[in-house]
Amino acid sequence: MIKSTHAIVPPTTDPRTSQQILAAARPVFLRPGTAASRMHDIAKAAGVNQALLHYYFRSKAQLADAVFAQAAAQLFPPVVEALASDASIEDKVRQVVKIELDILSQTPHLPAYIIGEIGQAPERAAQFLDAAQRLKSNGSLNRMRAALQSQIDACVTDGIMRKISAQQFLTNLLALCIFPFATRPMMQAVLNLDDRGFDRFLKSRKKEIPDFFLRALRP
Amino acid sequence: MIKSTHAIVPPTTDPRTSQQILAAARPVFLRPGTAASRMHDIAKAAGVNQALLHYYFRSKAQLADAVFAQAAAQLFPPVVEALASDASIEDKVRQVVKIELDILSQTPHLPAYIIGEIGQAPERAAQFLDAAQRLKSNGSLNRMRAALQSQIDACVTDGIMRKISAQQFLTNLLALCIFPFATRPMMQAVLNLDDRGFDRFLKSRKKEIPDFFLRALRP
DNA sequence: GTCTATAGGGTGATAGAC
DNA sequence: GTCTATCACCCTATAGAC
Repeated sequence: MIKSTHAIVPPTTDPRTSQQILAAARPVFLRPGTAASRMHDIAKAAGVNQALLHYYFRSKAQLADAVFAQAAAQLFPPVVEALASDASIEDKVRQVVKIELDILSQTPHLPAYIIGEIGQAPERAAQFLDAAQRLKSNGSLNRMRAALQSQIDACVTDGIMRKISAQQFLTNLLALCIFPFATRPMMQAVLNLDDRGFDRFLKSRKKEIPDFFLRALRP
Repeated sequence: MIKSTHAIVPPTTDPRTSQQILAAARPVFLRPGTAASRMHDIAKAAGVNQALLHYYFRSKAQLADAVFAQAAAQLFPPVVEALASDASIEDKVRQVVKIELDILSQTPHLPAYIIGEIGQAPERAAQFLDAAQRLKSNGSLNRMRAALQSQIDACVTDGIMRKISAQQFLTNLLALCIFPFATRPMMQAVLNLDDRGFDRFLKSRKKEIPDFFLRALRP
């Protein structure tokens, strides 16, 4: 029996073909979003027939789910892992920024895609949890957050940090990393930067975000 | 001759009907996005016939453009105006946060919609500029940014602020305000908050964001 | 200006040969 | 397992009566 990333449907499947389809579907779905994407284009990109898509993934919706799950799994688990380590707050911040900006540089359309899809179908947010929880078998997201809060509180007691909830901490950190990618065309227009200029701008944030964020944490 | 918010197409039109259609189209387009929305649903919501939609707006694409332009005009111009005033940096930050969070509380789906639409059609980013530029007849976005940079530089010289570019300043400020709304279902899952809990969380950011942001600006 | 009715085109999905 | 051919539906858009 073949175990694959998506729901097991057909009697016999070639896992390589399954991956080939999934890999081809990703960039097609990611640019215009699921609703505006066509099965025809995915089949063409995968170099197979449209009927084969339905043989491996029963419907467009299920194929879209598989793509989304894969995208979601890419964005967060590394961050959760970094935050769950026993490094100092400062090191964690620097690590998360580096990890997130590296991922996003390679797949810049990911945030807009995820936000767009979730906006249409909020149920999908649950898939994020699945992805985040799965990585570290026993390290739940809630436990990570609780540990982070304890670490923050200890720093507050030591007088080296202002009081802040782990929730605000996480939201602010992710916002600073992800927002410019999610809103690139918009911010590029607002800031009046061309493509190269915005690339430089994004690169400069590797230093800017930790500087900014860590300053905000001072007491 | 009747001047309306959208391109003038038909020989004779009733501006009230036009507005009625536009108002009905807004919530329909905003939830599932343009591609997944159906003209049928808009006609039903507007209480008119589907053919009338094409009489007033030639195509679905043009109706979608009108909705998007209206949404874009709502999000940014007030912020630009606040930033272009002669208030202190601190006051500007507090004003922008208040304005933005008030707008977003009333129309929480706006960011995800705009990000999703722009992700599909980056050309639309230009409509943002139109919306932002139009508000203050002669106050261009570039001029506002230049003035803000001067104001920041003066504070740096006075030793009351760290050095930061106006571009990083604007990006960070907007990110902190908009990101939690854009990613609500996702962040709600990550932070393990129910609807009421997340509403409280968002409300708490009215104080949290200025505190956080202004601390980060200290030298 | 607003309606009913329908054309025209495309999309997801299936049947069945190989 | 993978293909070709095709169905059945839905959606946008238009024609034409009133």
